[in-house]
Amino acid sequence: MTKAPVDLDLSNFLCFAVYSANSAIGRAYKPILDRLGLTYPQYLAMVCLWKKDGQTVGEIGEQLLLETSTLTPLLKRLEAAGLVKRVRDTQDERVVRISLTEEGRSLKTKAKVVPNEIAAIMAASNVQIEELRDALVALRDGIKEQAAP
Amino acid sequence: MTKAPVDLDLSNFLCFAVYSANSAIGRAYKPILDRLGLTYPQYLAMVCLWKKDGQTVGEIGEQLLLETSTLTPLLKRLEAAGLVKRVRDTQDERVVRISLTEEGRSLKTKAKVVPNEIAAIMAASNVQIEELRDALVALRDGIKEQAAP
DNA sequence: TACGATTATATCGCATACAACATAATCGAG
DNA sequence: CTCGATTATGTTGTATGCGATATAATCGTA
Repeated sequence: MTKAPVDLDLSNFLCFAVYSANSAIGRAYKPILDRLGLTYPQYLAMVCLWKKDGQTVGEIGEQLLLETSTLTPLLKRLEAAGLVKRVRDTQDERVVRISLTEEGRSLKTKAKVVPNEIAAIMAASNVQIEELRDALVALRDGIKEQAAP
Repeated sequence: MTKAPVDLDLSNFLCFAVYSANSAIGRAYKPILDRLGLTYPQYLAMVCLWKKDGQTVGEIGEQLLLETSTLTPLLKRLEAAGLVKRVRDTQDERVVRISLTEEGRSLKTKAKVVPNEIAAIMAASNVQIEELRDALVALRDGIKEQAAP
């Protein structure tokens, strides 16, 4: 009953559309984030921390949907760059809390322009951004639900 | 005139929606592609070759939007797995042509079910797949155009 | 035809990403 | 209170991804 795809062709694949759009976005961010000395995932982590300082590794991972095996090295690089501090929680020694340094906090000011610059690049495509975003989130969460059980 | 975002919040970011949807799709593909012994980018490369055998490294990279620095090691791993052969073109020694082995060709049969399995997972999200795909392609190509000049 | 420019691929270094495993701290049932 | 289970983070190995650079082959022009 379900119509099988006529052919194995990349241009028909939603997955490839997402994959390649993600790459394109990453490339668009690069020159902008280079000025902040951040990679794209590092920027996402900083956005988390600017929103709420002192979060645990696990809390950040939950929001970014990243494993600790990805996050720990990333956060260590942010620490090496002097933007954050990683401190064991005194109440629960298993937990590591990430707090912004003065330099990390002040970077927020410089980063304020980033969304506007990106928005300008996106705008050129004449795509309804909010609609697209909501569809992607629905897709993502729909997939995640299947993986959960 | 342009409305600045009220707040730096990941849930407002189209980029994060694309980024996380891509991750979710990758995770959905994993158990399916594991049965073929392929990673997701390797699968994309094989799709290219099933479509048209004997393509050059550059041609494959153009379709997948990947640099040779990514593709060469990937193709070497496919060769190590016995799925493809990498042969210098005799006409132009700079060019390397990728041709399917018998094993690589026969894998196409097993791979035929992959799009249907993925489609079933996607379908649960109630998202209009074609619409979403076209919007993403428009976004991607809109971004790429800016980077070109 | 000689030789600088271009082209196609490869290599290296760095930064994700994740699965599998390791470790240390905390929790909880008896 | 004790010890197995759980939790939070870290480590290791493998596979992308890309920029910068290298190398070899081909092209183009004087």
